[in-house]
Amino acid sequence: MKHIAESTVRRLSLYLRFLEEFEARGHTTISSDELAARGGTTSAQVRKDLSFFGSFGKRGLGYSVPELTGRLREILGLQKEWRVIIIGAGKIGAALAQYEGFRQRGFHVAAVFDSDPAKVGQTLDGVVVRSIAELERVTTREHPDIAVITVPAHAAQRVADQVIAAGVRAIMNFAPLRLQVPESVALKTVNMALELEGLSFALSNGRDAELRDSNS
Amino acid sequence: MKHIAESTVRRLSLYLRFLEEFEARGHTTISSDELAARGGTTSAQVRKDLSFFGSFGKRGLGYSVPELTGRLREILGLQKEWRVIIIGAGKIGAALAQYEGFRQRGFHVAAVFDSDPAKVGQTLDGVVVRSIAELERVTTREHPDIAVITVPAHAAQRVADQVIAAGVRAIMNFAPLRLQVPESVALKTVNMALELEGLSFALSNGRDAELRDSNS
DNA sequence: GCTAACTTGTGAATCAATTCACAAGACAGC
DNA sequence: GCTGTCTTGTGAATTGATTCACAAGTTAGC
Repeated sequence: MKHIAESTVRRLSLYLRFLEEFEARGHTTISSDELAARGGTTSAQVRKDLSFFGSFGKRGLGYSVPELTGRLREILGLQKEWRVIIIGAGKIGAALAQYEGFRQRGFHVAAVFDSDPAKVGQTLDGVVVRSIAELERVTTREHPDIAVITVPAHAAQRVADQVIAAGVRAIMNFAPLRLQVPESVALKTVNMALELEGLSFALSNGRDAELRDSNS
Repeated sequence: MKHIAESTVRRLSLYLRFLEEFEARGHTTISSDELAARGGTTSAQVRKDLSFFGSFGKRGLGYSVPELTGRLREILGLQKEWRVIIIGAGKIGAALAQYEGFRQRGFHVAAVFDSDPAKVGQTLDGVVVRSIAELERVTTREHPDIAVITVPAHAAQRVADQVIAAGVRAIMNFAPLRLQVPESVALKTVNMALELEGLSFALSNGRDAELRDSNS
């Protein structure tokens, strides 16, 4: 397969969300034009994005909503339920552990870890917080797919190394630093301060800054 | 000014963070090469990014760390303290209200609002949660710069309309939908589910997916 | 079956971002 | 002051992403 741009993958996720809306409303087919209008893009963009993975539409008619929904779930790997562990039960970790959006989309929070003895044993939305000392044992035994790292920056690299050693191949990092990971590990870093500074720049530089918001 | 790409602004934020590290370590000058190595990019990229805003270096020598730090703060609009309001004191709103990273970077959380009477009156890190009924009055009186929206999706557009009517010109949106805002309002949407689905795609599609993580 | 109205899928063209490559300036050593 | 070594700033070239534009299917109406 050709290399797929990250922007394309983001849009596929959006298309899937829109398709689910259309499906709920009982629509059975949809055109690239309708999908584009809903997502703030162009019909050519929609068709190009999909064309990387095959041709799913019928000329003159559009796309079958249930079929395209299924195809997108396949492409995005959302058919299986991914096991997620969260390391760091601070404010952000706790918020994520209870975030409904994850569950809805097939991401199951299998375990939460923290180094603070006061937090260990507490329950977050049905999941007990375990000691960080158990991280290696639990990870090796239950082979989670994705690790969400919400520990302070100084501890993040050590945690990343541990989960990678235990076989985790995808990391979502909330610590404000550049984690070093092997090429075979997928990494996404979310940095709130960076987003806010983008807004600060836009406010300071007026319409020259004009930021494109492609995440919704 | 020419239009500045969002990716450029993100990198400027990163450069600033790195410069602060170098400054703390007592370095007085730095080359585009060193900055690039720290940020996982190339020296040409660093110089090009800076060149949009002026020429701040000395040939043969590099950049003065304190000077470039100051220039970047100016460019990013971080000289003044921005007033931030958070609407929605749920898990994510509460986590953000207490996030140290914001304060450190000059973003002051001036008020938090929620519609749940049980939450109103509670204190989050020194800020009292107010009733959503007060949103318009407080916003009009204290003219905050940035509104962070962490309410459920069905309420987000209404909240956005309210804060825009009251003069807010930048919104950071955590609700999973595309807010409609006038061109003059800067908007950034953060969608956790979208990030996780990016990881899901990478896991399912192996190294073809190879995602570039430019946020750290 | 024929026509008209749609809509896809995709090469070609355009637009945008990154990287290359080098002239020009700055300093250190002598 | 001259030479050698660095490093910037920036047009030119390249690479990558988006948009255009149209041939090729598909359906509905008659």
